[in-house]
Amino acid sequence: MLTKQRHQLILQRLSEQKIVKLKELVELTASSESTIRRDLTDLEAEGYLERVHGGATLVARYEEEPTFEEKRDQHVDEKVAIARKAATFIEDGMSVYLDAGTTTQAMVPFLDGKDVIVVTNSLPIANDLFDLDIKTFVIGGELKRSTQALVGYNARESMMNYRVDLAFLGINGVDLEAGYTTPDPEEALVKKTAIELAREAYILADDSKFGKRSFSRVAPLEAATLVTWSDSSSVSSIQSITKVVNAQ
Amino acid sequence: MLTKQRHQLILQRLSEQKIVKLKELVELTASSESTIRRDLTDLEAEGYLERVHGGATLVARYEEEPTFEEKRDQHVDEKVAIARKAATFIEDGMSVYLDAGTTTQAMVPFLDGKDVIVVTNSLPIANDLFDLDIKTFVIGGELKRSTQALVGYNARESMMNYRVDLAFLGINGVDLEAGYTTPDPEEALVKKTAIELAREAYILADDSKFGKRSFSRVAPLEAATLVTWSDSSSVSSIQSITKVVNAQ
DNA sequence: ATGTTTTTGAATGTTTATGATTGTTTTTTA
DNA sequence: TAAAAAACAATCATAAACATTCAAAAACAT
Repeated sequence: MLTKQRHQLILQRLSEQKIVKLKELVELTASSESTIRRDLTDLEAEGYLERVHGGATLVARYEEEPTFEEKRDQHVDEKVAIARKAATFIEDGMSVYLDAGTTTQAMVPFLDGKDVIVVTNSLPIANDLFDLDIKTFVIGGELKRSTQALVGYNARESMMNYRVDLAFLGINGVDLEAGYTTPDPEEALVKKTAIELAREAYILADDSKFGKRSFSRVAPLEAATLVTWSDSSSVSSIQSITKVVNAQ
Repeated sequence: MLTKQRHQLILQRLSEQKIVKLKELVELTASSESTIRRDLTDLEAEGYLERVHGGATLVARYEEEPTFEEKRDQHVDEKVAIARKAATFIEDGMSVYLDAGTTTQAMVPFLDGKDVIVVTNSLPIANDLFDLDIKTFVIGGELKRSTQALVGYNARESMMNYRVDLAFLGINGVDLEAGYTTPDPEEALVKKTAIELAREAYILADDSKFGKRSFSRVAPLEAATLVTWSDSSSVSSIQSITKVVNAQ
C-alpha cells in the first residue's frame, strides 16, 4: 500500500470518528506500528491531526482565531469613526490616495456616490472601489504577502506618476520624537512618497498607536494631519506640534 | 504501444481510481518500469497528475464549482487545456507576465509550487497568486471596469520597469491579415508592450477567435507563439506564418 | 538506402520506505 | 506507591522505489 493511500485512509477514518487508535490503523492498513507512527508524525507536522497517546485526534482548527478577531473587533468602532471623519475632507472633483490598511479601507464606503479619483496601493481597497464604480488607479509594485499591498522601489516609481489632492495613510507608531513610524521599510518608502506628492496628507490612527515607535520612519509629525479617536490627554501634546482632528 | 496510448491509459486508470501504483501500470501497458516512470514524469510536468513514491495520484486540485458564467461558457475545458499546455513552457527560475483574462487566469493553478516570479496587470490573477504564495508584481495603471485589469498609458510606463522571460496573453481576434487584435485600445497598448518586453510571447486563444478582427491591433501573428486547442483546418494556414502549439 | 533522432529496456548506484529491535517514557493496575 | 503493561522514540538492516546512464531498437527524415 502506498504512503499516500495510507494517509488518506487515516484522515478518512479520523473524519468519521474524530479519534482513532493506533492499533486500529495497523489493522486497517495492514502495516507495522512503526509505519503508522511515522504516518501520524508526518500528518501532524502537516497540521491534519494531533497525536495523542495511543492514537490521534482531529485537530481543533478554530481555537486560535478568535484572539485575532476579537482584537480587531475591539477597535472596529473607532476605526469606522476615524474613517468617517477622514472622508469628510474629500470634496467632489478631488483626487485622493488611499494607503493600504484596514482603517483606510474603512473609508471606501463613505466615498460612494462621490465624484472622486482614487489612487491606491492596496488590492483589497481596489476591489472595494471596483464594486462602487469609482475611477481607480492602482500603483505598481511588489505584492507584499501580509497586507496585500504593493510596496518597494517600483511602487515609489509608479506613484510618482500621480499627483493627488489628499493622501490618507494608516500608521503603526505615533511618537513625539520619532514621528510617524512603521515596521516595514518598503512600506515606509511608499507612505513617505505619498505624503510628498499629496497637497495635504492625513494620518489615520487610534490612540493605541500613541507613543509607539517602529523601525522605519515615515515622516515627522508636522508633515501630516492626525485623524484619531481619543479621550486621553496624550492628544494634547501632539496637538502642540501638528494639527489633530478628533473623530469623537 | 504508442506513447500517447499509454498516457491515455494511465490517465484513464487514474481518473477511475485517483491513485495508481507503478507496478499496476507496468502490467496494464506491458511496458518496462523505465518507460512508465518516464510517462509519469512527463504527465506530471504537464500538470495531469502528481507523482508519489510508488505511483501517482490525481492532482489535488481544489474543485471550484464553476459559476453561472463559467458554466454557460462551453469553452471552459478548452481553456484549461490551453492553460495547462501554456504552463509547461514555464521553467523554474523564470519570470513571466500574465495578462488579464480568464484563460491566462486558468494558468495560475499550474504554477503552484514552481519557483517563478509573476508580473501581472490583473487584480483577479494577483489575488489567486497571493493565495499560492508566489512572488508577484502588479503593474500600475487605471482599473478598467469590465475586466479588473490595469490598463492605459500609466500601465505601459509601469510595465517598462520589468523584463520577463515569457509573456502569456489572451486575445479577441486572430486573423491572417489583421494579426492579433482586441477591442480596447488601452488594453492593446499594454499587450503590445508586454510582447515587446518579453523574451518570448505566447498568445492563448481557442479557435473561436480565428478569423475575427477587433478594432485595435496588438501585433502581427509572427510576434508570438499561438497556443490553441483546435482540430479545424484553419490552424494550418496560421501555422505557415507563426509557431503554433496545439493543446489537443 | 543512409544517417539522424526518438524511444525503449536494462544496468548502475542512490535514495526512500519499511518492519524489527532496542531501551525509554507514559499509563494502568495492584 | 510500586510494579507491570502499554505506548513510545530512536536506531538499524533490508527491501523497494528511484534517477541516471547507456546501448540497442525503432521511427523518422533525407
